[in-house]
Amino acid sequence: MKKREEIEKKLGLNLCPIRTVLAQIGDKWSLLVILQLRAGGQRFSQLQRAIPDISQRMLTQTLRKLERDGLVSRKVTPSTPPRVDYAITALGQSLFEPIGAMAQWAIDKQPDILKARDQFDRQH
Amino acid sequence: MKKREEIEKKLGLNLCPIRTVLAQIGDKWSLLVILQLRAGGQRFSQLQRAIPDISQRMLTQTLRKLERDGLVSRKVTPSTPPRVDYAITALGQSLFEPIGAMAQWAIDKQPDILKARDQFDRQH
DNA sequence: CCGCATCCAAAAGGATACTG
DNA sequence: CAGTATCCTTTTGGATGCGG
Repeated sequence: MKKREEIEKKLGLNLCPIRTVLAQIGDKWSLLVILQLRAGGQRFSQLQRAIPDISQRMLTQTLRKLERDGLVSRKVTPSTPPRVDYAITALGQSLFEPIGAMAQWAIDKQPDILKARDQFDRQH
Repeated sequence: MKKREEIEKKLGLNLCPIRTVLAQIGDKWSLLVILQLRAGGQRFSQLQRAIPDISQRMLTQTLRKLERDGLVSRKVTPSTPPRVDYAITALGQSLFEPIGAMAQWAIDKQPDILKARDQFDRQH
């Protein structure tokens, strides 16, 4: 919420790094982009094709944010037409392990979650 | 996004369990509630006091979602005034490990991220 | 005490048109 | 090709009042 973030900014510290981080990669697209870049550096248009239902606007925005956080690098080749290549940085690489654990959990527990959901929905 | 979710619903499968899961715990409050419940089962009002800047509406909503997914249990004691106790289920417990890894990463890498951000902001 | 319903503001995100 | 700018819709969440 606003208040907490404002407090943090004023204090210059982070009351909850977990929240801060999950807020970054937990948004709609960051994770997908990172996982896509895991396959190797790629151009803007390649990413767009690889993630069909992302809008150009959101792809740009997401890449900027990841670049800002130092997770992704951006290399511009000013030719005509221009060419921009994105890649995962070392810092970004370090995310793969914890993300992998989360992903594995998601895959493993999905049946349980879906079952729980079904049961809950039938009772309500 | 809408289209993907609709497709998934029709197909009855999940094209991206990672997204689905992170969408759940990556929202504004779920993680905080889970971590708070880690300290032991608690009443609604206790949770509200423990997480001061959550609104009643959001706490209720978050708890419902977690209950629906089978991560949290809800026990009503119909006294006057009523009493409702929430606790983490076994399934919820299993989240602690991957969450812990993410949290550790967040804590470890936060300095790097903040440095990258600073540098980026100065250049733009 | 718990939580639902309503209303409203803010933020996120999609569609489209335009630029170097 | 790789964006930026604008407009508009959807989603999120806070505030408040009511009910069991």
